[in-house]
Amino acid sequence: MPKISDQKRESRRQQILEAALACFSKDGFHQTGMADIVKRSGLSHGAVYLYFQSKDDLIEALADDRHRREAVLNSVVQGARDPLEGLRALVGVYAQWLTDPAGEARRRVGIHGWAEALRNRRVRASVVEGIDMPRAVIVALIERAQHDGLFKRDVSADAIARILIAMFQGFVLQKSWGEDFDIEACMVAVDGVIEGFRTTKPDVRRRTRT
Amino acid sequence: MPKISDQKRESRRQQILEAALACFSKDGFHQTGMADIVKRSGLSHGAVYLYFQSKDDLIEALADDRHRREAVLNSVVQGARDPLEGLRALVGVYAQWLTDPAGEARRRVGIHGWAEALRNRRVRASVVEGIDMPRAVIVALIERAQHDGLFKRDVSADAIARILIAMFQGFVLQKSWGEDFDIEACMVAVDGVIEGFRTTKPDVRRRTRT
Amino acid sequence: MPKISDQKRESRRQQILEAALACFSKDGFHQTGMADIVKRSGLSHGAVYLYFQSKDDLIEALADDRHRREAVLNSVVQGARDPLEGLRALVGVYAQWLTDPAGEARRRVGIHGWAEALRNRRVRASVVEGIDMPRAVIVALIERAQHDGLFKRDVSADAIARILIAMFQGFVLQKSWGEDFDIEACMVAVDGVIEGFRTTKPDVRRRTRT
Amino acid sequence: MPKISDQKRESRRQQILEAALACFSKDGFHQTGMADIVKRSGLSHGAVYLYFQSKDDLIEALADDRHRREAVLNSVVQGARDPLEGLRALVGVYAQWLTDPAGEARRRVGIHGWAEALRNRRVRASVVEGIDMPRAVIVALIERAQHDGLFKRDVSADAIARILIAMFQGFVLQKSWGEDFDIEACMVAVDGVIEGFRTTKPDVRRRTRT
DNA sequence: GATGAATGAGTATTCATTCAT
DNA sequence: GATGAATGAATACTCATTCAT
Repeated sequence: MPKISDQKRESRRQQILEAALACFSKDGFHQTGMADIVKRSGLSHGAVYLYFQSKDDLIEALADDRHRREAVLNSVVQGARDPLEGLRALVGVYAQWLTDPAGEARRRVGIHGWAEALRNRRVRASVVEGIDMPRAVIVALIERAQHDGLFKRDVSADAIARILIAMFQGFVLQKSWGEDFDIEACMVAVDGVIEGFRTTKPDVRRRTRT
Repeated sequence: MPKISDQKRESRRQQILEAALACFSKDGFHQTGMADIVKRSGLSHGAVYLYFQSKDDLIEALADDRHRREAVLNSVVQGARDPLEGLRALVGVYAQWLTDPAGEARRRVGIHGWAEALRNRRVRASVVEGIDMPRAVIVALIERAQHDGLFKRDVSADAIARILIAMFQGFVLQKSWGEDFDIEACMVAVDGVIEGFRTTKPDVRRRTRT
Repeated sequence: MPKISDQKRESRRQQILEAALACFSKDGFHQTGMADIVKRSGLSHGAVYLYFQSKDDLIEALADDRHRREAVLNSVVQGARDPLEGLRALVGVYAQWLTDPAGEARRRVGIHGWAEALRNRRVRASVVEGIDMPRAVIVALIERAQHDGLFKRDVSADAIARILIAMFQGFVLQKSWGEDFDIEACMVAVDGVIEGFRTTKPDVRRRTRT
Repeated sequence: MPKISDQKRESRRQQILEAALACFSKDGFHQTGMADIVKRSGLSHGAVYLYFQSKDDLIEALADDRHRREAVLNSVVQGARDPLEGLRALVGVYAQWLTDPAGEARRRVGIHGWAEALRNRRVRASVVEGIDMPRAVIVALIERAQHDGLFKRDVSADAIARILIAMFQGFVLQKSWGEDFDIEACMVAVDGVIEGFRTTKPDVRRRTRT
């Protein structure tokens, strides 16, 4: 029976998504024609529409894809022993995601998605969720850190979370445009920021715990 | 033929730019038709093309407009007595720009511009300059602060500048999508970040304060 | 390979024709997709093409089907004792066909077929034959009636036949569109029409016979 | 000012409608491409869409056009002295319309419209109105004739009206398909039909009643 | 200067048909 | 025999831009 196997089907789907990703990354959603995607995918017009209902569906599928991948990144905190370690792990993972050359197309499409989110409800929902997820994780970490006396209590955990996220968003932008964006240096600065939110007397606290 | 006065001419230009801003803010560059802009401007197709060569020209003009307005914001540092005061003034000005309800359209168009900058050289140049300008200002301030012993020296001034800019970029995004983005709290956190980069030696600080 | 039995084969064919009839009745030939027919038939695309070479083939098969069914209607005259009785039987049979709720789809498809006959030779041939057949029957009846002095001789038998057929065609149209088409009353009027073509003076007829 | 004159505008509109009529007459609504109409009209795609919102709009405009023309036909009854004269005038006018070689395209499109009326509400409304109008006219004439003792009273005026209309609908069909449709003869038969509905001799009637 | 009618290449999407399995 | 995934030409419609008036 010519009913294609689920594996084959999924593979075709990915083939199309990859083609779309490449095209969208290059030209943006609205300057990319379906013909571009079709050509790049190596399939036919009809085949693409067999897997995705419309161009918008394709855009939304990529948004969801991104969302799903980011969810994985956030899970890195699970293995952390203490809040600070978790925070650093999270920052590290995102830093790596930011640096990965293979992720460039995804980052660029992400930016187009940020713009698209202003118009497209579905995309916005996906993007906002993609922020709320790490935000919740960070807030939990910081609140625990504040409770443990590791972090200053005069700044809201939510604001810190938003700031950290904002920084990475800005990094994505600057890196995607710029030729000379020094991530290493910026990550040092990010560590500095986190450090800045810590309580200043380490010795006192350590003692407290012991 | 009655050659139009320069004043009238400039007024017409603004009229079109405002119409374009409103349309682009609502639908993005590529989902906005020239017909929308023409209708909103109250002029005719021909008239619009009398002032702008093409739709792209219009997009680029808005990018330049944005760039010009931001240049003004940066100049606030000029009046500052010391680096820290300058930095705070700058942050304050950008915070205000971020909060101004009248600027919402401009912020939204700005985001579309960030995406467009990935494709369009001219737009990218304008956007990058719009970052390099405040970056240079911030770097100058911080280097002076570091030299004066007010700021830690273990983080590069450029990285700090980029971080501050990135934060504001992220804020623009989060605010433009979000319904419950608490700017006040975030600005407190930003102050915290700046504070974190200052030198911690009590004696030094005490002296400065006194 | 298990060659399907002729019975099964014919049953499948009918299954497809019924699905096509339902779809065409609802949406017309050109607004109905093969996918609609496939779905409604419960078979697969391939299976449908195993029984019919193309969509046009399907349309033509339905036209022929209609033609065959109408041929049966016309045979009702065979059992008639005299021309007038035959004519009334024919009118009665067509009236019943017109009224039958189960035949609505067929009547609607018939109308689409009338339009299609303007373009499609095969369909036109089938439709025209579907007219010529009852026409020949009616002409025969009327000529006999005229010869027997039962019908006026000043109107050509062929014209009367065409008129009667035309009336039923119009009825199909009006009934298929209309909400308040009173067939009973119209059939009374049809009887009146036939009555109007009969010779009125009994003595005249007697003379003819003698 | 390049705002086109109403006359020019109407002329363009007609130009397109004529092209559409010719194309639809040849191939039917759904087998005619906009490209065909565009080419035949001698205008551009954009121009056609400047005058008609969509292909459906074009179809509906033609339906309305037909409706309007038929309304004119019906008005011949106005000048009639007595009901019978009116009826004959009406039949004559429709017979002429049926015969006119220049009207062939319109008749063919009319048939396509009858099929389309099964699906398209707007078209159906136009078609039904196109029937109800002459029907009302005929009913009025016949009721007056019946009241004046010129027509038999045993058949409903509405049924007679429907029969007459049905006959012409059938004629349009038969003529549009057929090569040897003798209209002259049929019109004689139509006269016969009308004659059949007349009271034969005033005295006879009285007797019948008694 | 100003208008808006006209252009026509470009767009996303559909669908009758085929054929590898 | 039967399946349904795949094809790709065809479709209706749009829109940035021009230019006769």
